[in-house]
Amino acid sequence: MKIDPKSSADLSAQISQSIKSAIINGDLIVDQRLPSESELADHFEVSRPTVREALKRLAAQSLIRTQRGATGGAFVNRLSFEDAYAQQVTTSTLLLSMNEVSFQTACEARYALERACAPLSAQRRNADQLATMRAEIFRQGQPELSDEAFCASDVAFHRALVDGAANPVLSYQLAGAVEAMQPLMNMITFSARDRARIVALHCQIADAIDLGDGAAASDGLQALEKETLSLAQKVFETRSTKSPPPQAG
Amino acid sequence: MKIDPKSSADLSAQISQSIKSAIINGDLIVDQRLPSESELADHFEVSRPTVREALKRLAAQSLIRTQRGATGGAFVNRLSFEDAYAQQVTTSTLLLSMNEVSFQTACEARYALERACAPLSAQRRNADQLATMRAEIFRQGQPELSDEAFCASDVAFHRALVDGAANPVLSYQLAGAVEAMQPLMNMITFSARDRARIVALHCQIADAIDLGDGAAASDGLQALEKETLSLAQKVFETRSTKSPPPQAG
DNA sequence: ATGTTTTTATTTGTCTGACATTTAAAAGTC
DNA sequence: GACTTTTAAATGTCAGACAAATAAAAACAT
Repeated sequence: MKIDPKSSADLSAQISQSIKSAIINGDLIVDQRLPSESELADHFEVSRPTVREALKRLAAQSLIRTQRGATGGAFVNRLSFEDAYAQQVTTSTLLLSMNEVSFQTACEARYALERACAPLSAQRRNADQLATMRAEIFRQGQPELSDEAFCASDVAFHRALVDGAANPVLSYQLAGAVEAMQPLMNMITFSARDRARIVALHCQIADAIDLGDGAAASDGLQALEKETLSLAQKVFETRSTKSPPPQAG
Repeated sequence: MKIDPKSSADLSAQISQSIKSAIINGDLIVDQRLPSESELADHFEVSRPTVREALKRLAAQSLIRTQRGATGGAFVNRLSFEDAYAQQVTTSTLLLSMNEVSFQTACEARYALERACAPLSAQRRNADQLATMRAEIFRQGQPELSDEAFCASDVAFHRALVDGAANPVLSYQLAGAVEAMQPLMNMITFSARDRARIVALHCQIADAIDLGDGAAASDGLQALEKETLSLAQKVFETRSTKSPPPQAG
């Protein structure tokens, strides 16, 4: 584990990269303790604050955890699905909000991926998952529900659909696609009629899952994508002719 | 932007979280300059090193970039697809290597997601994409190719397939699923006959894309998944009866 | 001998103050 | 006006110190 003294990059960046590589290629294994900050400082021939900056970079990526005290130190962290999931949602959300991705592009990606889950989800459906889907559908039928809460329930419904595939890798990969759309959806105003159509499609999908019919669930998702797109188009047309660019909140 | 003095968490973690939230909910916009380190230190009532640790945490997530000099400082960074892509590959790779995910689970997720791209990719196919796919197929036919290079070419082939969907969000979401499998694939030894079967399926898929037949491409992927799984199963059976647990490298 | 308390050593967390380096703008010079 | 020099502001780095947490070791009491 060494750093290049001629490199122009920050020392802390070089050090964190060096340790990161060691973790990735297995030189440092899960729960292994790194040398203390002072030892690292000696090893890399830098000061302790510089080492600390490097370690904080790694901590920000959940690659290490630190513990104070006599037997404390920095330990290689087992990256959990939970941590990765949260990172994925944040990254995807920022990616969409910072890069002028069209609603259509994001929507297409999301539904393409969800349809990929449908057959597995239908095949492995379980009572919990179906109960969640039904509960969210019921919630979505309540007329007093705010648009924002309606969107949140929509996300919960789709998450249940995805998690039903009982494949944690799949759930993780889809986390971003499903949740990052929420801010975009929040820009839409759902009329009672809009909601009714969406709820009907949700029912159709839940029924298909219930019957173990993946193809039918996939068809339902396709219809839902079309519905969502047309709703969004209506909103953006109105916005572009009547008012300044959309502002979230 | 404030922090809780009663919290037990690290000050630098609190500060980075506070700034991160400000970025996510739009209080800080892309390319906006943050206050200088000294000003932030005054604002949060901490020392400059603590502020710096917080900023390094953000830099590690590509949320800010820093610039030295008179008009320098920390700026909110536009998260690029490229950056997000790299993050996604690293995270997915570590997730698989640290969590005893079965080959089958990872494989299932990967091919399910790839099949989701097939129809779009077939519909929007272009000369570049097809040329890449054909070139990788040719490379895979060279007998002197090492197993590792064969796997790398395999990844390149699949990336071309995914990128053919011409949806950057989709490409980003699939980056992890496709590339994180490579270390797992590298544990497999491909006989000449194995390679021939895989190349044949790659041809079948490329032809289907060429013809704009998404369903056929999807079928090809399904066959390839089955082939890959049976290969892997063969390897793991041999390993478990004849030798100690697999060790990469 | 055993259980409890105290001490001690180690490690991370934080602060202060300083200097080096980079960079763009301002001031000076021809 | 064009070029050079100076200056100021910002990040990057360092050194040394103290605070706080924590577990092990030592001391003590029973």
